[in-house]
Amino acid sequence: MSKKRVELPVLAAENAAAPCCPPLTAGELSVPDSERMAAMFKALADPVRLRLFSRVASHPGREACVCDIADVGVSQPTVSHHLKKLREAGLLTSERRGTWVYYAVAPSVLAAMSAMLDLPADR
Amino acid sequence: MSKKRVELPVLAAENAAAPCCPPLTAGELSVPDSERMAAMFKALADPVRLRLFSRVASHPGREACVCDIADVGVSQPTVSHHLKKLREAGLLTSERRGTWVYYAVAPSVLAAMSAMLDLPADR
DNA sequence: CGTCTATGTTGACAGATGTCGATATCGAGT
DNA sequence: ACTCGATATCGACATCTGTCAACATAGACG
Repeated sequence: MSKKRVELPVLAAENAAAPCCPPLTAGELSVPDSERMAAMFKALADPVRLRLFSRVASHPGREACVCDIADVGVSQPTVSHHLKKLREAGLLTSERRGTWVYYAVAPSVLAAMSAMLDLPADR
Repeated sequence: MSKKRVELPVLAAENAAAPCCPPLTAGELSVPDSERMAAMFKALADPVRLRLFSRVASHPGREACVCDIADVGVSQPTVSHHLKKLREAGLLTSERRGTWVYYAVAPSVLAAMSAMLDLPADR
């Protein structure tokens, strides 16, 4: 029996990949599912992006001004580029407030990731 | 803007990337942690590898013969290449038994990934 | 030994990705 | 309107990555 998963009201990033994540160990992934999940993993598959994401995720309210997290050892255009990737992947959202831009962890991301792991019974 | 970096009791680090994963939302990742985690995500950041991994993970005993999972739509060398990547990333182990080679999910991987998510209280 | 089957390795190539400098945009004050 | 600080976009570049065909290796079995 195939997957009859109820699609959560996952964020709809512009064109990207957040709606996903059947348990990794539950059965063979379909091609579309594997592509969506791979897109999410790809967004996290860079040390700089991972540090940017963790900085946002560990800020109060799970949101942070770019100015507070941009010091990661690469140039400002590169930071902007990585944040854009995270946003396009549906992991972060961005909002402008006056002079500054705030990035926040997209609400359903953590739930989606934990659903993906859904550890089976034998352990 | 100094950052207190409380190094959590990280799992014993080998050479590969599997032993890792402080909670993503608990605080800023250190550079080494971010590199280890990025290596793990990178291994999963490909649809073909994700399908190979899920096929192994969903087999009985979380192990499978290459011959049982190789039908993913790419050539045999490409399958071998992807399995090598997953092994080098510490996600799978391989063992030869006579004619066939069996890949299995590395024991600590699922625990490490769930530790990484460790959802905080405020949801 | 020779051959068959299963899997890994090599070499080559197109395309994707991370990075930067230069430049553009967008608000806030002056 | 002008300037300034904060982010985003653009263009260019070197490197990394996924893919395949061809070849190599390793057991099994005669």
